[in-house]
Amino acid sequence: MTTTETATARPAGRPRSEKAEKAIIEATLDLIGEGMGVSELSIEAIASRAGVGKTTIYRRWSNKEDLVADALASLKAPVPTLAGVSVRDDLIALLDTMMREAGQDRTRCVMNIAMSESDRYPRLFEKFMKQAVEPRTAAMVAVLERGVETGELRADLDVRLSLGTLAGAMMWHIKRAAGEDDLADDLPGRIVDSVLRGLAP
Amino acid sequence: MTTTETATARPAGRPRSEKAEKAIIEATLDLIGEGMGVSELSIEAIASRAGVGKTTIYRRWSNKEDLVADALASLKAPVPTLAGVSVRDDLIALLDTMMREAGQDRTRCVMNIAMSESDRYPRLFEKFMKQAVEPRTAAMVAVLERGVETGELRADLDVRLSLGTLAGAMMWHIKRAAGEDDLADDLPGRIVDSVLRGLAP
DNA sequence: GACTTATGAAACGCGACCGTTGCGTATCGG
DNA sequence: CCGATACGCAACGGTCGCGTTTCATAAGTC
Repeated sequence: MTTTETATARPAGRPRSEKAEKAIIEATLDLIGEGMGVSELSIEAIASRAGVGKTTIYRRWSNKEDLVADALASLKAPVPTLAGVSVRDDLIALLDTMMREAGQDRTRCVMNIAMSESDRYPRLFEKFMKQAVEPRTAAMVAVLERGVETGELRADLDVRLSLGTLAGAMMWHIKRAAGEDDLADDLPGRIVDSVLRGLAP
Repeated sequence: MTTTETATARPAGRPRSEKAEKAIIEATLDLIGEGMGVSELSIEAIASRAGVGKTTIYRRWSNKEDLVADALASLKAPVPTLAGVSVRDDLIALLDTMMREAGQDRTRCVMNIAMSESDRYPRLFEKFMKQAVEPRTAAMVAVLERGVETGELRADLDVRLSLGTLAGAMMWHIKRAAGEDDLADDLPGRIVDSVLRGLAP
């Protein structure tokens, strides 16, 4: 009330540096991308990497989990893909995206963290699922359901089960090839064709 | 040469306690089973949990990775299963074993570690693969190959690909259900049937 | 300019583990 | 019994990161 208020009631004094904030989150993702687990991430390392004082970090996040959660949230989910005509092609495109994203250090390490530290940091897991997994599964579910309608897939299809089969198969091969990058470009296509046709007759 | 030598040349002095060794490894697996990552495992915690002096640990293992590697190796791979008559039933049995083992804290946490820290501790990853994964994949490969021979599976089957599909699908659902134990008993059967028949026609 | 808040840097005391050492005791062979 | 080795325990100095504080300075409002 003391002064002219803007719509958002500027709190007076020097405003927080947006640049520092970006640098902090960037540094966090950087370190994660180098293979650090959450427990090995130190605020001091992040501050040093970001060229920032620890004060600046503590002023914004009261604990490490909050910071990492925000860092994960800042990972833009680059929209899975735009779907096309055939169910087969769409599925291949989705798996192909998974494969290429798993090739990036940051994404891969974040996946590792989310997968293996879900017990200790449930909020991170939750955020990761909402942020990264759900959009993609939703896209795949949509493709599968459309396939059922158009008759490209069997009418009695169990969508959740099929989704797990496709995504799980892709993930398995990604994990198997860990380190070596011997993931063939045509792997998504082979997976989709194999799953669509089935192993029998 | 100075004394009567047994076949293994006993080194004289008090022999190392086999019991302490077991206790140390057991404590290590215990802590891992509680969700500790490798980097969070402290020798002091292990010693304390095992009721053992740090000296006793350092006398046997020069670093943490060696200890954990030995601990992993001590996880008995309880022989996947004895196979039966039909390919379908054998596959279900294998997936069912995966599912039930994933329900155990120790196994699950060890899996997490092996999966996510494969970069930082390649020797652990290697040991885990040799110890736990390969026997099971070998069993599944055998089943699949037999199915090709008997005609229960298509002649042009890509065995590695199919294995990844089955195992990956199971793993996916195990991961999805993390925390909640809503894994239906009939899930392995539904996965196998779905994969065998395929999603089409 | 006066006031307020943020910033980077440095230092604080604190606790957790590190890997090592010394101690008194226990357990083996000879 | 003796010498040798292992044992559990406690303590060592050292490092790392914690979360906080102090400081001089920068960047905004009035």
